[in-house]
Amino acid sequence: MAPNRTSPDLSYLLDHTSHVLRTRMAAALAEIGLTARMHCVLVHAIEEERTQAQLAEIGDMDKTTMVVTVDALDEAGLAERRPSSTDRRARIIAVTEKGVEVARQSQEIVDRVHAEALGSLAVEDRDALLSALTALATGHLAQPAESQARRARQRS
Amino acid sequence: MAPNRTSPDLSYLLDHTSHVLRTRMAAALAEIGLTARMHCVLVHAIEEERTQAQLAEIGDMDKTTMVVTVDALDEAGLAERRPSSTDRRARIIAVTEKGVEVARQSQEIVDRVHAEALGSLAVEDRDALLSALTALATGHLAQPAESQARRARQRS
DNA sequence: TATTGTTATACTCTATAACTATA
DNA sequence: TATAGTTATAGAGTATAACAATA
Repeated sequence: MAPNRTSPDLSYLLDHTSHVLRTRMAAALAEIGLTARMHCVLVHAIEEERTQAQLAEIGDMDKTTMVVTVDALDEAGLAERRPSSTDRRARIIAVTEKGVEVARQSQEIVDRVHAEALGSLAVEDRDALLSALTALATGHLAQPAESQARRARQRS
Repeated sequence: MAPNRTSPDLSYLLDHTSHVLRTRMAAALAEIGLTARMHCVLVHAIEEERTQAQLAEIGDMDKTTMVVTVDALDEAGLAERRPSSTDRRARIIAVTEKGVEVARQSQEIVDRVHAEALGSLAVEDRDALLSALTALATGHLAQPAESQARRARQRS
């Protein structure tokens, strides 16, 4: 939505900046053949042994979205599915050596894109932005509220 | 994407806060039967005589998306298509009396949702957030860069 | 009975293409 | 030749439903 003038248009500012940053990030990660989701799964799968369900929870993805993300990582030779030793239903996502190297590169890319954006701000604006956004994300805007969409889904 | 710890995760903060705010806004506007797009079109159509194409430009919508938005406003009795007096191809979007009243309400809702979010912040955080976001939105994050998506679309 | 992961499918949103009528 | 608006359609992205294996 375009800015309106009756109040500082927080919606426009957040939508626009997040959209542009996401587009930038997607383009930057695409240069090494990754999507943001693949990067996210790689990073968290490296941290410790995690199942698809756990990684889906962390990345706020549907389990079916997770399947295609892991498929992509597998086809690219960056990760593999291994049976869990404790639950024969579950698959541990094991990152390959190549996957670890690619994750290192992708994390550099992510950090660079963030740094470029934040670097365009005055130092004091930078800290203020991050602290204010963190306050919102952990406070008043932590949860999508009782969304119409979610209710509609539950109804059907 | 979930937060990662190697840098302040600007992507996560912007994506999360904008998504939650958009969901809140959609739910709040839905109570009077509007979408964010309908609100946007109403407000800018009231300001002055504008054609569908001009309103699409302002709201950053495709002209085909504009058609369904105007259809919805028309069916709700909030706006009408009128032939332009200067260009017989173009349609002026004329807001009805009821549309003006609904736009007043929807603007109140928009302002309230924004005020609730900003009101949860310390006063100094509030101003800093808006000024930093404005700086990003008009500066480094003004444009989606040369996006892969756009190029892909042009290719096909 | 519930859960993990998979497949197939449906749905939503939006863009593309093709068209009419004007310019 | 280009543009405004419309229609129909296709595409991306994601969620839902149903299933098999296991808990």
